[in-house]
Amino acid sequence: MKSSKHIPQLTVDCVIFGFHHKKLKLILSKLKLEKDIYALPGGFVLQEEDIEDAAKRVLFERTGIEDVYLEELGTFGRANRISDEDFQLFSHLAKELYPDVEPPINEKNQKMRLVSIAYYALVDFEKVIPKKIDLDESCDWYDSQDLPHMIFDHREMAEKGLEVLRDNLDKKLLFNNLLSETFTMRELQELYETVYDKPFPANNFQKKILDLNILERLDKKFTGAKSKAPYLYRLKSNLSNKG
Amino acid sequence: MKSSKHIPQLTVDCVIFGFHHKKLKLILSKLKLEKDIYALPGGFVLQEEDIEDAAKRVLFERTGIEDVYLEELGTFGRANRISDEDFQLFSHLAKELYPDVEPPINEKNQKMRLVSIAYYALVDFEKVIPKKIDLDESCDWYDSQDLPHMIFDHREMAEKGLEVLRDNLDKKLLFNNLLSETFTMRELQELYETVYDKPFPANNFQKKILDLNILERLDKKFTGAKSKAPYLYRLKSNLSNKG
DNA sequence: AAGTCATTTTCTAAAAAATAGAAAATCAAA
DNA sequence: TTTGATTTTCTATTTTTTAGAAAATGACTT
Repeated sequence: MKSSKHIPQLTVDCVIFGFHHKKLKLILSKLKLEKDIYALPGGFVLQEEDIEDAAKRVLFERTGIEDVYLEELGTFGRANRISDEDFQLFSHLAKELYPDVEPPINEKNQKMRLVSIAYYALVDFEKVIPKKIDLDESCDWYDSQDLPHMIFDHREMAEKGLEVLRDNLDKKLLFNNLLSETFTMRELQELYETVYDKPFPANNFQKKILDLNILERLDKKFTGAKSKAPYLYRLKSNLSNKG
Repeated sequence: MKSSKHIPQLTVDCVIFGFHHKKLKLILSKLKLEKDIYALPGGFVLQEEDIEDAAKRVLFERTGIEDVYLEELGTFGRANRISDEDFQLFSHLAKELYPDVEPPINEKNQKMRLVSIAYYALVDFEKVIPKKIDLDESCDWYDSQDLPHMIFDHREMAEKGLEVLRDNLDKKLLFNNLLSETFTMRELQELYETVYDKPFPANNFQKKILDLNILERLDKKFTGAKSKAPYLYRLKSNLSNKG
């Protein structure tokens, strides 16, 4: 008998953002299929598990880290969000690899509707090496501005993630989640320039951030560059803002 | 055999806002129970129905109007969001009134987990007379600042609705959805003062709104008051912003 | 050891936006 | 015509944002 410990028609998917080399990246799996098709990390929600905990579980499986900034993006549940073609490809793969998991098929052997709750997560790129699972040929970081062909409505989710990140990065002061523990003003400025896709003049950007009074200034960072060494900063310890 | 045309563990609930007498109100049903317990309008999602369409269906059943501003609030799916007590009360009522609908009970006759997608809607108070359904003893408008005891996590939904409305009313310019077709500057100002719970000086408020250039000025509204009659305004016709 | 150069950081000036204050306009009743 | 409450416009002030200028600095060159 097949196990049915998960909610049959409900899944979670995660848009996991990292910042590296002035690019906003997100984690995608390349699926074990003939065609090149990519997917966001996701999975079913267990019957006794909070939905956010399901997202945290997926996040931990794929990144190895916990205590991550995580926020819901919304529901992706269009009745026809899964095309017949995508369904065939994916369910074939799933049946092979997870014969014990209840497949999303109804009594008449038709494809069953799936509703997915999408989340976005912000992680320190340096701390994460994406891990593949059985379904994946590979799992890696991809430039959010140059996404490959994605299964189901995963591209819409990624775009919604970008939209919400732009809404919240400054308003909710989330930048520390995308940077390493300590960072220079320039690194922070480059994160803003990437997310908002516009230049921020260094003098006024610095003033704006310092006036917030949420950073502590640490030692200088000497790199050997023949120019003035910048200070390192860290978010004041009482202000961390995990999901 | 019981019908199972809906997704077994998925529902929608609607926070329907209206503005009347300087109060922000929302529609609640008083359930046919011994105790006074109230609920947001909601229902199951049909298997072939988009989730937002399910919310629109509920909205139409309860208000008789269509083409309403509607936006998702988020998922309410905590594993224990439905207390045993609330479940007993509600399922007893549902079984009596809807014997043909598949109840949220699993093979072992235990309560089944339900995940609800919450929406908020903005309607013209004057156009809506809340309609009760079989489960309801009554259905009416209630002051959002003075809510009665609500079932499940419906109070959290209502509060989330208020929070998101405050985020969006000005940013997305949603006010026309809560006012009648034409309105005075004072009425608009009072809506803002209610939602943001602070005074807006009339001179600067008027300037701010008129500078947006989204209203057309109509005739004056003569009420018989012995003071200067205010102009009526209407959102420019190309700018309506339903759902 | 002084000069150079790129960059960081601070300081000052200008422009724009938000807020406050004052006055004019107006409607119906006295 | 006057009065009083309210609406509407106009002007002044304050605050915030943006732009410009200059000072500080670290490694290298001369």
